[in-house]
Amino acid sequence: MRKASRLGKRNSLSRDQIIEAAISILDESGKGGLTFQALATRLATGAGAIYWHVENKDDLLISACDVVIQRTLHSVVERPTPEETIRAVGLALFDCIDTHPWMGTVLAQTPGKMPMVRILELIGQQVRVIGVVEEWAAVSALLSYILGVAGQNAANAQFARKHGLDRSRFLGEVADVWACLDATAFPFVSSISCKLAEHDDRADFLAGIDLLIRAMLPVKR
Amino acid sequence: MRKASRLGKRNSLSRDQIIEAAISILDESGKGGLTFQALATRLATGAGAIYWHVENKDDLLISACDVVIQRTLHSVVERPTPEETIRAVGLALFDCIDTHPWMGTVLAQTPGKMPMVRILELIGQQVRVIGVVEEWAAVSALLSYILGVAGQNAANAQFARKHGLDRSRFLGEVADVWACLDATAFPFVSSISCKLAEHDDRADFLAGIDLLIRAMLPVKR
DNA sequence: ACCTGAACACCGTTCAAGT
DNA sequence: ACCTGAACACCGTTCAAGT
Repeated sequence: MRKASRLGKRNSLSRDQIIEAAISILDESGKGGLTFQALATRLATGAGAIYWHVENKDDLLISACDVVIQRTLHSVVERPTPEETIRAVGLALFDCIDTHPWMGTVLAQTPGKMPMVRILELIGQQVRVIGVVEEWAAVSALLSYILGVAGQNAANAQFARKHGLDRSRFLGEVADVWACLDATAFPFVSSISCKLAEHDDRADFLAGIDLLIRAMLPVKR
Repeated sequence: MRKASRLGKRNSLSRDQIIEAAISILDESGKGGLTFQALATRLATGAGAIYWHVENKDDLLISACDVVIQRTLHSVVERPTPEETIRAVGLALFDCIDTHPWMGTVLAQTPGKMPMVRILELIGQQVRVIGVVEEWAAVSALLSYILGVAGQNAANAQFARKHGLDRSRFLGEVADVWACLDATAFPFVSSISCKLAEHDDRADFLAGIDLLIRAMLPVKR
């Protein structure tokens, strides 16, 4: 009943199709929702078929992550100064992981793999343009910071989803717990618990990036 | 055959015993090695018994993490200046996660829970002593950076273990892959691939901490 | 070359039954 | 109150058999 066109193989499974379907499922139902069974059902095929195009689940996750990272980084336009470009890259990544929380875990757990290499490359190029003396220290600090924030944010989102809360309700619950801590043992945390709900993760993130950029520039003035 | 002493319940299972056994298993065989079955065998009991003392696996992981974090932070002695104390806390955490790689994942994925609160508290207190203007920005940047680096390092260690490599062999393999990248598309990454094997994660980490601390201090001189 | 789908090994969690 | 261990649901991966 099937017609396989000569060069298109239009009806058969392709690696790209699989990855695209995986991204959809991950976006819809998180990392826990991506199952070979669910994927097979969506692709109208058997679970085993996927293994012909993909090595295993790790391979699939990394590839899905890489596709999204490529698109995200590609959308960042170069700014007048390298500092501003770094900010733009950071913000793009922040927003990207905010809308695809599953990427936080994947990115943080696949050291040296392509998605991370792309980020490293872009930041490294900009830092090199600035001409920082301790180049590697600056680049690795920026990368770690970005991945750290992204991971935290993703964890928040995933936890909130798991328990059926939205972001502000979730922060509210954390603030409540923190407010109940012993103020003698935890003076700092209990003092900021009330400010937790109203703070802006995105602004905080940018402030951190600026802190790091400022620190690596030669002392001005 | 068993004697249960009146107040000790010496022979019965306790939550602390379970957590301690879990830490041992995690240290020996990583996150993948911690199974309710393995845990039950080590404790000479049934898998179901553990659920009487522990809510679920997440609860167990967080508690295990918290115990180790508590010990680690407790071992840090206060230094003459808050800057030095922050460095000491950072280093202690770095070394801690280096020897207990499983903690990287747990810490990064349990936002607002006790282990993170303890770290936040300690850093927050020191930053408050310094009297930084943008207090929260500084604290959250430090925390994210520390968790980010720790997570990366843990991921390295876990990946290396999974594939039966030691650290330097693992870095060597990553360097090889990076060196094969197209130098036109990835000029930065391929240029640093040769330096990858010889760099010192711990020193890089400290450099990043110093960068952040320097940035939050008022401009000197 | 590529797909099917049953089978396997494994794992977190539950629960009726015990003490 | 606390433990036992079989049972359940689920999931990644494999593989003999198909086309």
